[in-house]
Amino acid sequence: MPQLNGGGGDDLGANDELISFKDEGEQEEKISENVSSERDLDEVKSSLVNESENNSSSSDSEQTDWRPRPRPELESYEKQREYFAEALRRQQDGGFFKGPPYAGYPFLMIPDITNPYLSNGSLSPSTRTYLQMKWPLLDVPGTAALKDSRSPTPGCFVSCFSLLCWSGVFSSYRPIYKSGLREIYQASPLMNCRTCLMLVGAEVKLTAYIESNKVPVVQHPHHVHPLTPLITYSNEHFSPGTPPSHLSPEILDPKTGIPRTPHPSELSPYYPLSPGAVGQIPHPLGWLVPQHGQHMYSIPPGGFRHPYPALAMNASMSSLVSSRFSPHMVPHPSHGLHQTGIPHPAIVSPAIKQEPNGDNASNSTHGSPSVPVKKEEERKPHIKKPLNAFMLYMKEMRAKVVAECTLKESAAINQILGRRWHSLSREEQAKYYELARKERQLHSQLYPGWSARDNYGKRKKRKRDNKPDSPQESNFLPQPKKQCVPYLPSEKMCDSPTSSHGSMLDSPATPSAALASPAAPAATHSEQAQPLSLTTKPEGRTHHPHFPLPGKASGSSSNSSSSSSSHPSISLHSQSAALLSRPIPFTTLPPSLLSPSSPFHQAALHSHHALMQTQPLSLVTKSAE
DNA sequence: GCACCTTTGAAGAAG
DNA sequence: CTTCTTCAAAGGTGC
Repeated sequence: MPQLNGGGGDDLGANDELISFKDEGEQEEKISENVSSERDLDEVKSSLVNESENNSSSSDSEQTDWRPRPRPELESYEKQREYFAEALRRQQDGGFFKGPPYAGYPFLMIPDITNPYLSNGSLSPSTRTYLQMKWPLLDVPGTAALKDSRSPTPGCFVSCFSLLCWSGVFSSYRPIYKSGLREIYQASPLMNCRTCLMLVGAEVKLTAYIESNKVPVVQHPHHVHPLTPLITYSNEHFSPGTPPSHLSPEILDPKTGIPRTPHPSELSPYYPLSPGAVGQIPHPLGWLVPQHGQHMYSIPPGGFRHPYPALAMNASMSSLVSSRFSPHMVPHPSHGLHQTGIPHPAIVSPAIKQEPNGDNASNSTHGSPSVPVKKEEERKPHIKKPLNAFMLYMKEMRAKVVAECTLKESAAINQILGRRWHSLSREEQAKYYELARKERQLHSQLYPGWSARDNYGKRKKRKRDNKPDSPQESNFLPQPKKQCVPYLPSEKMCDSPTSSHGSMLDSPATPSAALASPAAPAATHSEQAQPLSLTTKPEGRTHHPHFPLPGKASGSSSNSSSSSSSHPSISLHSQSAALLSRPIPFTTLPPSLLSPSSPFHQAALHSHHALMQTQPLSLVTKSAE
């Protein structure tokens, strides 16, 4: 199951980035160790500094420009920017720097210079996005950028330092720049010259400016500090509750390419949050982010996999899976959080659920205390059950089925989905079982004390009023709880759009079809796919091959539990009941049993044939009763 | 507005 | 241990 384990592409840091890291580190070491290089560096520095100083006689005066003046900071910013731009232009050697003079932010203040970087030294995606957006000139290392000439070279440090000089930095800060540059290179060699330059320069400049002016915040003409967009992301000012769109994971507008705020549905498609709670989620995966920098869930060394969105691993979830952690996306204390402090999409506050539009609902905790009962309910958020494999599959495939079919009724769609589910190959099903298993694990980790029983009675009233008529009415005839009648019409309704292109939809998994399925031969697959569940399953038992049994679940013989549950009055053997109740039972049989030589296969085949013949009779409808 | 329908699977209770 | 019940998602339908 490459998608699940694979993680190759989901690494927190791209491999190429790591490679660059190593190379740059070595290069930098070489530079520091090479005396000649050092001498060259000094030469370059001196020449550039001189040039800088000569070139801009305002250097010294500019130094005084740092002092408060009516609007000195703006002018200073402009000058600094011009220096940066000019230096960059020269540095770019043409070609790369084609844009207009840089008009970005004079300062680039990153709260923690190591913060934007992941443990492996690579720049966090969000920071990447952020830098690219806020500082267009920054060549925030992308995968491609690392491979081109813009990547730091042995002379990069020199170039950076030169740039620093060019940028109008005062000589008094050169040591700081130099050391800072080295630090940055060591900490995050992925950054190229300009990135280092900006970071170091901005840091030093800002520090100097603040220190010299004793004015931590400069009022922008529009009452917005020029650094506001940057300060916003400082540790102090960053408000996790209202994450800037560009700090959100790399969800870019496909049209503009500008990072955008992810839609709630993108945040967590499987445990959708109520609208009121969306804003609390700092990251699509944010609720997974542990509080103290420790991953709540075991994140494979190669990367992170989101167990919930992971459902759509094969299709729609790739984007979500590709979303990566960002140091910015730290959990935050919020009233909507689970006791674990981790916002989980599975938590649905009753109030929110009932009043999706009422933002006051979520705020009622500090609102009028007139309803203590509701308050109490709010305190106990409704934790939904983890989705099982089929549910996961349904969520993913529903849209496709709906698109293919003219049907809109969910009941009919679900029938089709159920049929498709059975027609899935073992690998495909195993994938969902694995996801479901992980989801349960995750759920159990998130809510250790939660029990499925907790949700009992949450729903108004279970439809199943257990008809007063006794089972004897149906005599021996199985009385399926779920009527199969709509099943066939639904199929037919959906046949037209799908049969044209041979969709599985209209290819019921007849015994022959199922047996001929390429997935069938994978005799040991289910075992591999469900290691946990199958370890307790005796080989020869007549279970559903794909139905993993919960660790503690007995379930051994009631593999077709759902079937049996659907047929309370059926006293047949569970397997037989399954065969009788399920239109497509064979794909659910273990390969061993599917073997033509298997006695069970014969029996099952026989039963299925009987089912095929008697199915119309067995389709006990409600009306028939 | 709410329950129902419909699917499969998991979990828990009950026998 | 087996059987049964409930819930999870989803959205049209019917009352």
